[in-house]
Amino acid sequence: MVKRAQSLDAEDAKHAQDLREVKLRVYAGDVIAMGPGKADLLDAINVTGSISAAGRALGMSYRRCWELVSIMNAQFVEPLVLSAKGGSNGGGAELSPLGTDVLKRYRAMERRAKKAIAPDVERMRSLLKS
Amino acid sequence: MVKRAQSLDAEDAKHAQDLREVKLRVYAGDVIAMGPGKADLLDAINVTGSISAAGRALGMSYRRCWELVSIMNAQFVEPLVLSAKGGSNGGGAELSPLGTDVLKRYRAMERRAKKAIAPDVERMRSLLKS
DNA sequence: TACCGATATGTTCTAACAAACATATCGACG
DNA sequence: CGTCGATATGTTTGTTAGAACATATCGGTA
Repeated sequence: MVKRAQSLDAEDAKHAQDLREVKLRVYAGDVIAMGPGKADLLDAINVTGSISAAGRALGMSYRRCWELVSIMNAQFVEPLVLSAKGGSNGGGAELSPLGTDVLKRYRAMERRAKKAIAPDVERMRSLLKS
Repeated sequence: MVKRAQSLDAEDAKHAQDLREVKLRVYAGDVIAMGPGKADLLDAINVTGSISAAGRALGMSYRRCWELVSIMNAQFVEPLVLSAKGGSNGGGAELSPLGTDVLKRYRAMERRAKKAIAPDVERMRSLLKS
């Protein structure tokens, strides 16, 4: 395990666990560059210091987590996740500077978008049954 | 066919066909109340005056379109799509007042969200390869 | 009243996706 | 130098979303 980090800030942690009424996906062409799933994974890796532990925390298979990390690392100009194998506790993973930057920026985007359409969301939900 | 309508306004039509770099989904609990797919379907029904014609226009099976319409009509306090079977040309479908309202509101939400995070999107895309 | 085109719905097939299982590999540490 | 825990992949299985096919139904109109 490389390092142990806390969640980026309290608001992010709160945001990640409350039920999202709006989801935002940023596309690069026709593939998702960043979405709620990948952001949560980055968050979990940042907190746990391990891809496999992040997978357990999110109830996602290690395989799936690793694939997502691999995709993200390949998409961006630099890897978002730095991983190490071997060592006293087998290895570990942590966010690169770019990784923390992208995660923080995505969370900020979520907040801004949510804020911008809050009245509309309220109104639309009032038009729904039950 | 009940009625023939133009797209709600020019900006909506333009918006629907350009490649979206951001997608927005509004959730009611854990089901999608409104997202890009349903909005485009409402738009196509509004333009074509028919569920099946909308399906052809979107390259989607009639079955799928009908299911989506059925789900939306059940979710909202009133149906978004009014449909008629039989008649001189077999039937047709059109948006209810609530349907046009929901569609317009969703498009407005898309615009507002997009605007609110435009600088972030720009920045994030600059961090992507190719 | 028979026809036509669209709604309305059931059934079956297929491809995409994720889960599950299985290993090989690595390297600090005891 | 063998053990351990996590990374890194391959393979198989299962689930599910959607396509594809099939039909029944409706009601103006010719």
